[in-house]
Amino acid sequence: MESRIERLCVERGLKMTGQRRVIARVLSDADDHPDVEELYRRAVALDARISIATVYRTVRLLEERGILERRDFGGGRARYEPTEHGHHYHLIDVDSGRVIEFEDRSHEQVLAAIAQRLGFDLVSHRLELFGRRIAAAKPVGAPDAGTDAAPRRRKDRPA
Amino acid sequence: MESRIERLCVERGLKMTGQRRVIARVLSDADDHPDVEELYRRAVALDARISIATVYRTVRLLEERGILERRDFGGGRARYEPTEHGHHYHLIDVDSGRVIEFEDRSHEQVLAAIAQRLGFDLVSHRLELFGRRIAAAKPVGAPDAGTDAAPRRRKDRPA
DNA sequence: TTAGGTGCAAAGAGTTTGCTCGTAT
DNA sequence: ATACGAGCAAACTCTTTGCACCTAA
Repeated sequence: MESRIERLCVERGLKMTGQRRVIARVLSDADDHPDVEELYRRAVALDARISIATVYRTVRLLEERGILERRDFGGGRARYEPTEHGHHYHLIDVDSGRVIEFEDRSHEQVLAAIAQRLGFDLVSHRLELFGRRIAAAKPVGAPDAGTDAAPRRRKDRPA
Repeated sequence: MESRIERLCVERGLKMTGQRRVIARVLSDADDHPDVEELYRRAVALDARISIATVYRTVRLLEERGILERRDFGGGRARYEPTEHGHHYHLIDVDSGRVIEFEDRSHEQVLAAIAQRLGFDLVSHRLELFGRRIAAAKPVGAPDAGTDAAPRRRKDRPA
């Protein structure tokens, strides 16, 4: 059946190849923030006839078409998520790399005001929290959000 | 004369080579957020016997020693600034790459509270504004902050 | 039919590293 | 004297691209 992302692609008149359909499905099913390698791994599991170059080309295309958003949480690899399932921010678990999303409407205006004061129109902004899970307390409203793990490699240094 | 950064190096027992002295001077004199290539360019101008590998090794060392802080403003290149001339945030001019610093004490507690609510202790955070200069108004309190220009290259895409 | 997508391998950009030689302490 | 730093080039990681071939519309 047609995935959500595939539908968006069709709406925007993109040619739907087998590879794109698979990548669209993977993206639609993801509830985390996979990087290209991870997307590639999941896509290949569904259909081996996909190269990583195609994944790179596809995420770039979808980003240009406003279907995907690229994130940079440090560590050198770009990560992707579907556009706009609500404006939200990210809290990155520094121990596991897991990403928790949260909302905070109040920030927007405050930041725009700050920019204004400095003589700028706010075009966009980046707000990320890095935190460590509190041992005792069970988090509320943040059900374990998928397998976002970013297996720290040698080169990795905190952003 | 001994630069501020050099003094910090000596205090921490680092062996002071000619190259390190030059790099320390460049860093002490910088009031912007240079990337490694820019540091290299400035260092070579003072003393040609410096290789870019040494600049990389030195900034990494100084970062580990807490003397420098690495910044990632998107665009793939890490940028550096001396640690703690006060807690501050950055506003990046999307047209020129120029970086304006600003303070905002009020954020800290708000963000810590948000993390707490999600079950996390706030370890660190990242807040960056991307803006476009307002044509009419002259900015207040942000005297043209150095030559921070990041000459956008082909590969660059907004963070 | 044909504009555009794909795979592969090579190229790039930024950064790190092995090795040999040099030097601060 | 010697432990540590420097220069150079090669290696690495992530991402893009040239080219010959393939396929959706």
